[in-house]
This record gives sequence, C-alpha cells and structure tokens, in this order.
Amino acid sequence: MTPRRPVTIDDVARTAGVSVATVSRALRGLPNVAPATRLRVEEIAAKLSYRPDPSATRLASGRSRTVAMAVPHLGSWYFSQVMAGAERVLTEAGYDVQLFTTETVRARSGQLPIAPIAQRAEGLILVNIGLPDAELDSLTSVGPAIVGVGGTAGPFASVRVDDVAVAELAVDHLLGLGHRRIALFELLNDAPIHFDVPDERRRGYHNALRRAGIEPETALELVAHGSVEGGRVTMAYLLAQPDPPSAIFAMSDEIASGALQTIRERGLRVPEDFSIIGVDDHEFSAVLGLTTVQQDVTQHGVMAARLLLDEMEQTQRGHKPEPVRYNVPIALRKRTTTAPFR
Amino acid sequence: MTPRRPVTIDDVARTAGVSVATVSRALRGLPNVAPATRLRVEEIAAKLSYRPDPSATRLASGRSRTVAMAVPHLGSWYFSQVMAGAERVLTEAGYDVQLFTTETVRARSGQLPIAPIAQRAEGLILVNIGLPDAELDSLTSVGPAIVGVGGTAGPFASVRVDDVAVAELAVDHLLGLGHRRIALFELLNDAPIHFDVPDERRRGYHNALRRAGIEPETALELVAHGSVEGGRVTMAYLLAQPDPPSAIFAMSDEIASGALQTIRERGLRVPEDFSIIGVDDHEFSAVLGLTTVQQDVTQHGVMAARLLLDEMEQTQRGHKPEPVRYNVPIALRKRTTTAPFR
DNA sequence: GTGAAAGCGCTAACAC
DNA sequence: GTGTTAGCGCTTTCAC
Repeated sequence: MTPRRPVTIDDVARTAGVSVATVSRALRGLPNVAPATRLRVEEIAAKLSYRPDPSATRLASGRSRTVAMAVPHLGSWYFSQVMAGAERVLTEAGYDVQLFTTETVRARSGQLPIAPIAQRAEGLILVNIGLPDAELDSLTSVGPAIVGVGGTAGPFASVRVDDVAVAELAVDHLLGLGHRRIALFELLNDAPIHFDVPDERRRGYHNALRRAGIEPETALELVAHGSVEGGRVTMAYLLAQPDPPSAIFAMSDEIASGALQTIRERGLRVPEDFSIIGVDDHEFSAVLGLTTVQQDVTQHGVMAARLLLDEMEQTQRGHKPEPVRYNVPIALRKRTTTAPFR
Repeated sequence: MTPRRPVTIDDVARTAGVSVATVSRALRGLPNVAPATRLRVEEIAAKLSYRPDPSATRLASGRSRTVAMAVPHLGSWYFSQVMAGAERVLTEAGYDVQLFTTETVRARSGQLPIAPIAQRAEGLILVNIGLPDAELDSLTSVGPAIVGVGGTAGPFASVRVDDVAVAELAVDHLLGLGHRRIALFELLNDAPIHFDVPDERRRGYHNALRRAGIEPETALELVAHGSVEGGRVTMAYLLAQPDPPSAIFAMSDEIASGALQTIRERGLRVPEDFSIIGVDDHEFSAVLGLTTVQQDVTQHGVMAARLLLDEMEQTQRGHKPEPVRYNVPIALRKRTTTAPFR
C-alpha cells in the first residue's frame, strides 16, 4: 500500500486551468479573485481532496501556526486540566498544539532544552516550569511568544494564583479552628528548575503562623511527591515521628488524599484526630469531603491560551507586549476533613 | 525586540568554508565527510547555535517526525494516563507529538476531520475513538501509520483490554457476593462516533447475569457521563426510582465515585446499602476503598507508542504491517465498597 | 570527500 | 483579476 501521491496545489491549478497563485488566493479567501473562479477552484480542490502541505506553507509563509505546551509531566490532575483549557482555545483559533513534558525531555537529553523545541512554535505555554536564565535567554533570542501558568516566572505574561495567599487562606482556616501545630506537606520540586510555587506557599504558611504568634517548627515541614502516593508516604513518615501535629496543610489535594488514606489505614480518624486541608479542589475532593483551597485550573489554561493568542498577534505587528500577570481568584471550600481542635 | 534572524545552514556553510551539502551530511552523521571537516562543522554549528528549520527539513525530506494523538477530551484520568505513557516513548524516539481532542475539533468544524490533521503526521494514535468508515477511508488514503487504544476499532493495530471480560469479572464478583439485582452505569458515548467500549462492557454484564440465570432489567441500565459528576447525577436518578438494586457496576471509577458520594450524601451507606464496583483503578480509588477492575492505563499508552514506532518503520521500508491486537491483562482489586448481599 | 544545482509545495511580490 | 517568478531552508542526486 504505497501512500497515494499527495495532491498538490499544481494539480488543482492545472485541472482548474488557472495559476497556482490564483488557487492559493482563492483557497485562502484573499481578495482579487473573481467569485466564479474562486468557486470553481474550491470545488476542484474539494473533489481532489487537496490539503495544503503544512511544511510547505510554513516554510513559505514563515508562520508555523503551532504552539508548544510544556508541562513537567502528564501524571497529575493539575496539568491535564490546564492543558484541557488551553487546548480548546488554541485549537479553536486554528493552532496546532505540540506537547512536551519536561520530564521526558530531560530524560532524553540530560538537560532541558526548551529552545530548540520552542523554535518550531510561534508560541509557548510553560506550565509550572521555572527556567534557568540561560534557557530563558536562548528562548527569548529564538523569539516565540511565551506565557507562563502557575509557578512559572520570567519576563513574560503569566496566569497564576497568589500562592502566598493560598497558603494563608488554608492555614488561617486551620488556625481559626484552634489548631496551633500545623504540619506542612510541601510539593516536591523534582525538577532541576526554579519553580516557585512551593516557596510561595511555604512563605504564606509561615506568614499565617507568625501572625498568630506561632514560630514555625522545622520538624513539621515535610516534602511530599505531588501525588496520592506521595501523601501516603509522607504521612506515614509523620506518624512515625514523636509528637505529631493536629492539622496538616498539604499543597495539593492529591497529597492531602494520600495523607487521609494513611491516617485511616492506621485506624486514626479525620477530622477527629487530624484536620487536613489541601489545594486545588480536585474532582475527587468533594467525594472525599476534603476541605481545600479551590482554584479553577481549566480556566488557567483558557486564560493562558488567550493571553498567548493576543501576544502572538501583537508580536506579529511588531508590538512588544507588556508582561501582564493575571492573578486568578481562589476560594476556601470547607468540607469535612477540618474541624475544631480537640 | 525583533526576533534575531534565525541562523540557517548557509550561515554555517559559509563560516565553515564548505558547502551546505557538506554541512547537511556532517550534522546528520552521514558518511562521506572527512572527520576533521565534520568536527569543524559541528563546532561552528554549535557556536552559532544553528538549529535546522523543521519545516524546511520536512519539506525537503518528506518526513515530518510528528505523530498525532487524538483523544476525545482531556478531562478524564484515563486519557491523561494513556498520553503520559505514549508521550514518553514518542518523545524519547525523537518524535514530536501533536495533541488533538475530538471534542474541540468537532466543535470547530461540526464534524471530525481527522484526515487533514493526521496528514501532517507520520503516525496517529487514536484513543477511544471510533471513526466512521468514510473518515477511515480518507485516513488510510492519506497513509499515516495508525494504532488504536481502548475502544478504537479499524483495520489497524490496537492495544486494549478485553472489555467483555472486564465487565464479566466485575459482575461475577458482585454475583459471587450474592447480589442479584445489579445496576449498570454505562459510560455515555457523547461523540458521534462508533466507540465500542460501552457496548462490550454491557455485553459482558449481560453475559455474567445470564450465566447466573438472571434476566437483565432494562430499568437497571443507566447511562452516566464519564465523570464524577456523571456518577453523582445518575445515582441520584437511580435513588429516585422505585425498587433500587443492591449493587452497581460502574464503567469507570470516576462514575463509581460520584455514585458513592451521592449515596453517602443521602445518608445511605456503602457497602451496607449498596455494593459498588468500578473500572480503572484510578489513583484515588485506593483512598476511597473502591473495589475495581484494574487496568494499567499508562502501559496502554506505552505499548501503543511502541507499536506505532514499529509500524512507521515498517511502512518506511514499504512493508505492510499486519494489524496486531494486544489484549492487556486486567485484575480484580477487592476493596471495601463491595460486600455480601444483606 | 565535496560541491553545484535541482527540487520539496507553497507564498508573496510584482507585472500585466 | 490573474499569472510569473523568486524565494523559504533544507535534502538529495549527480558530477567531480
């Protein structure tokens, strides 16, 4: 089964009895084509099922109509949701979406060469990826439009929540319930990159504690892999320590859920023995009754994509877009995993 | 900030004092280049940070090094996991992966034109997407290698589980516990496509029931959107009906979890009042204690990608690959949402 | 071992 | 309103 020779613009031109230029114009809806001609060309193109070769189009026009989207990995809910939002907007706008996980890219090359990847794209969405300055430089020299989502910092637009406020909201809630010793389950930053979400949230945790006159205890600040399994393991570790706290602030609902599981497996109870709060409002959080700080993650993706579309248009006309920063609202969602102390 | 003019193969050739042909050979590791020349070219290319323009490369060579991956939508866990597995393999093999959701594509054009999309790719992974024959024809005429995952049928290789067996395993478990009236929460097929997973699982459900001498009751076969919310809604509906069953087989853990939530919100209990079993072994299922039929979804993605890689290589050499079909094993994971009848 | 030159399929001036 | 032509940046014969 040899793939049938693809039909080219020449074929269409020849059978329509016009030049390739006319075909090109007609099919792209450009002016200066007689209505009758346009119609005929369109019909013939359809009959021949002609599809412009994207590589040729790109090469000739200099536009790739592609945006690259880089996420750390595909395992977690957060990334899927962001992608879902962005993909929709981008596809609807006629762009191809190219997917990368930094995990894989790094595994493949030992480093994180975003630039060569992004080069083939007109735009780049970075999700929770902090880039070293060197990368950033080579990226801006390549010149695609960039927007960051979540803990992605750099001289470009970004969509994120105020992560300090997220933590303050969570910890204040716990404090308000009378808890004084509150553990922090910090998101493990497993990438060799500067990703500031954990830092910001830790800062918020400290702020809230200190405002309540409580000095943070290092022994209560634990790092957990950002998954249910991570929460499980870290909780098991915490339970093995002397003098456990009465409440836990986990940086993601996945981590919080894992903690919940371990606690229950040990015959302990939530919220009687431990109050737990997470972040995200994962679709399973309601089922678990998990109290959490809600953020509309899909919306992050949508906004990022729109921002990028704007920016690409600006760049197209030679305007230099200013790096706006959207702070998306958050909200406390009280459920049944938090309760008054004792 | 005008993007600096990209460095081309000409720049490298000129500063190396050789022809572009030599640069091309040297950089791609082709024979017939003097070691010294190759070295010099490589150094200069690096110093200039030259990156071949992918569009030009593709146009000239006729190879796109891209594989397209189509999933119904990005909202559900199943698709993220499959993608995670496939992305890793594909990226490591040096392919770009281009992402599409049929949901979006359809919204954009009113139909599902996979062919124009897939045309730009050398390979296509279809996840849970059944294509109408017309699409299939135009696809095979375009000629990319194709492999299906899950309920994707067609004249190409596929990776899936035996969905009849999945349902039989689940329902037999319930039957073994003494349940006689078992509701089916069937995955809503919201796409105008032929997607056979729900059908197969319904068949398995019927088989198991009939083997136990039970005639299926239409009133117990409900359709649910494939999400936690879907499970919630459908369960609420079921509870509003007279004469509820004692057990539920949900076609996904997300649906099962939603059902669980509704049941508990009504003050009813699992497994005392209802036994529930799902499918997938979602990462939250262990936390919920949800009994389920486990399948290794990431592995599905990995296998599909490997299969595709093989197939592309075969096609490259003009071999016609035979459409193998991998049936991945499944396993019952008993937890705490199922218990003996009464 | 290397270079010249002809495309790959399309777009974009520029003529007419 | 339409056609001609020169590229876009690379690969690939085919000479040398």
